[in-house]
Amino acid sequence: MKVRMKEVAEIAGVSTATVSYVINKTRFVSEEKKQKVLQAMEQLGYTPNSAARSLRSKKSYTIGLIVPDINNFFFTGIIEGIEQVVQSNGYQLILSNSNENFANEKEQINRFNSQLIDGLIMAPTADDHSFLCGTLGEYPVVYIDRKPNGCFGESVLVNNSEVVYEAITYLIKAGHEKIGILTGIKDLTTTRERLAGYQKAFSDYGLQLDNSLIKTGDSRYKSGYDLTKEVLNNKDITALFVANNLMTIGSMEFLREKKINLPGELAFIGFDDYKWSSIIIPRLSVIKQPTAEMGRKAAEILLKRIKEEEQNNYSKEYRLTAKFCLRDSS
Amino acid sequence: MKVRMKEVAEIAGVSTATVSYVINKTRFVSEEKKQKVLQAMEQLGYTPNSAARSLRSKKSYTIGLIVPDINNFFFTGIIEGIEQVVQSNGYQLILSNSNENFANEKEQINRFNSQLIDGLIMAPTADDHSFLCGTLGEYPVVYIDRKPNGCFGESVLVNNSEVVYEAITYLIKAGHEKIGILTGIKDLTTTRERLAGYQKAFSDYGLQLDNSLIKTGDSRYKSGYDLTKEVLNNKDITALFVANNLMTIGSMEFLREKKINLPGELAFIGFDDYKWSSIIIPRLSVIKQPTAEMGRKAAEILLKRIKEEEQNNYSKEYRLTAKFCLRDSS
DNA sequence: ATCGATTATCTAATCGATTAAATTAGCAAA
DNA sequence: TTTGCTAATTTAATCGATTAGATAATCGAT
Repeated sequence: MKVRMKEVAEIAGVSTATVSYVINKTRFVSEEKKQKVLQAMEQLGYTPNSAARSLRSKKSYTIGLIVPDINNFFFTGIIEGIEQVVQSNGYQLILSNSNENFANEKEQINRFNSQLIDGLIMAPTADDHSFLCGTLGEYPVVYIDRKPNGCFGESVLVNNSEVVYEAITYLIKAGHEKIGILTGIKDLTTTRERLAGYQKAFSDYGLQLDNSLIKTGDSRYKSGYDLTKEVLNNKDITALFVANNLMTIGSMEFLREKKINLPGELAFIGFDDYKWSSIIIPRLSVIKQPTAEMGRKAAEILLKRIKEEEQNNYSKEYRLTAKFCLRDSS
Repeated sequence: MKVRMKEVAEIAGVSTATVSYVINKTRFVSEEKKQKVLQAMEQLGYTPNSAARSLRSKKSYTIGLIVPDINNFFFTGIIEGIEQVVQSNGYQLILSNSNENFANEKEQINRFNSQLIDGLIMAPTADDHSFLCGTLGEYPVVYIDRKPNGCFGESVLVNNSEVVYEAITYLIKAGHEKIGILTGIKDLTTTRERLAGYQKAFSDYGLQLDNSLIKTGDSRYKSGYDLTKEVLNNKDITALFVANNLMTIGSMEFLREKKINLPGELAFIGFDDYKWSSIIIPRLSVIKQPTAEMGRKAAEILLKRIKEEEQNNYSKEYRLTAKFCLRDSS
């Protein structure tokens, strides 16, 4: 790539400034010269050097994204939504996987701090993020799925406690009193909110909470399997709610192994939907989050803040609605 | 971010050149000055401006990735592998979704051509890619999953025809003669190779090919559903092989709806594995591709070429081995 | 003491765009 | 014709790093 703006300018018989104005539409250029410039660009196959451009203009037209698990269909749904919006606005997306690991996440943020991105979307890990409040004045940040602990900021979330309340209420009304719940990582806001929905349902319907029916996992497949075994071995529960997607699969694996009949022996509700959930027998009742929409929303908010340089919408929350999909397992 | 190398140099009492040498380890610097520089960087919280850096050095430490479907677990497995390698080598990953659409793909490549990336990994769409041969001298490219039509290049693939041959052979040996096959998008190399494996098995075992048992789809859920209906309605097949992952799910949906008993009424083998496949009843037999490994391999090859500026390994193919996982549906 | 070779550090040009400020051109009014 | 204004275009400084080549420092050999 050796064709620079200078060459284009020479061919078109104008200065580089004029070329720049044509490309960026930043000043009026006479139709005549504009055409010459466009033609010269075409002829030379010119594409602007983005490093030079962003060095000078302080804009990279790139946004960063940090998710805790690139291979989890909940997050890939979000990524898809983000990508749509980012793409169609002429921005690029830099993707990074924190693996739910705080150190990885911090390292990636440090990389981003080299004025590489114009904005950041992240689903923060469970750790304390108070360090962020100070550090990040450089670019706008939008949190997705979870709020960061110890730090303000705009976030795109779902109505976790309400939708879980609805699902648990359904179970209670169906006559269940001993309802187990398996949650994801302890200190995530999603976990707290979902648990709160569960607890509120119990309290609203005058049922006694039994803490031994509440099991905290680590958002991985295996802990879904293990905790299901644990909660079933020790307790005679009649319903089980799993508040995390991979754990839902792990849990199902155990139930399948033990040939436990759903919903006959156990009413089951899982978290997050995928085409698979409805080809399983019985079709799984789940809570379905609007993943692509979440991604789009987050990207739109971020781009708006980038463009308008609108600052300090501290702690504004956008709550999209997740839905309880009643199928055959409960 | 207003702290530049100049400030660091001043505080450390050296020139910017020395700071640069310390950061990049490009020349020997005395231990004494090196410490002063490191300390000054620490003190000021300096992070280098990557735009300036890549403008001057012509390296962005960024690689591009274009996949046809960001939300497909086969590709997210690949992405995960790529991300691991890229991350641990200090590179960034720019992600883009072509949606199996040639125009999108080209547009993204054009963006990349602004000397933004040091290399590219892509799973090309089915269209003719001969335009690439000329255009891309700028940065190395590695193809993944599929080879581009009409263009040379290094690629990381799996042993498609062999593994399909193995699966079909299994069915034949189990006594099946009327075996349906649903494939993904017609002109993909994966589709061609998988179909070739199917055909070779038929020919090796002296069976007559019946072209009406071969249905070509579009790699989407719905075409799996529709084609399954089609092939079952018109033909009395005893076994079905689906050569694409989303189509596998769609196909299963139809079979489930019609309450077709697997493997009793129909022996079934699908493509690509996910935790779900083994909690379905019956557990699904599938062909499992080493997705993360494919991603890692592609990234390693690409980084090697970037670093060594090793050119022109035209058309080298790396074939990783996919495995036929025999479970209960066949 | 002088010279030459080697090593450590610095000076300043450079990468390719953007953009403030200067300049030129064009036109209307006096 | 001259003057004043506006609109179109150009000149040249600038963004923040890298790096070739210049310079200074050190040391051993003669």
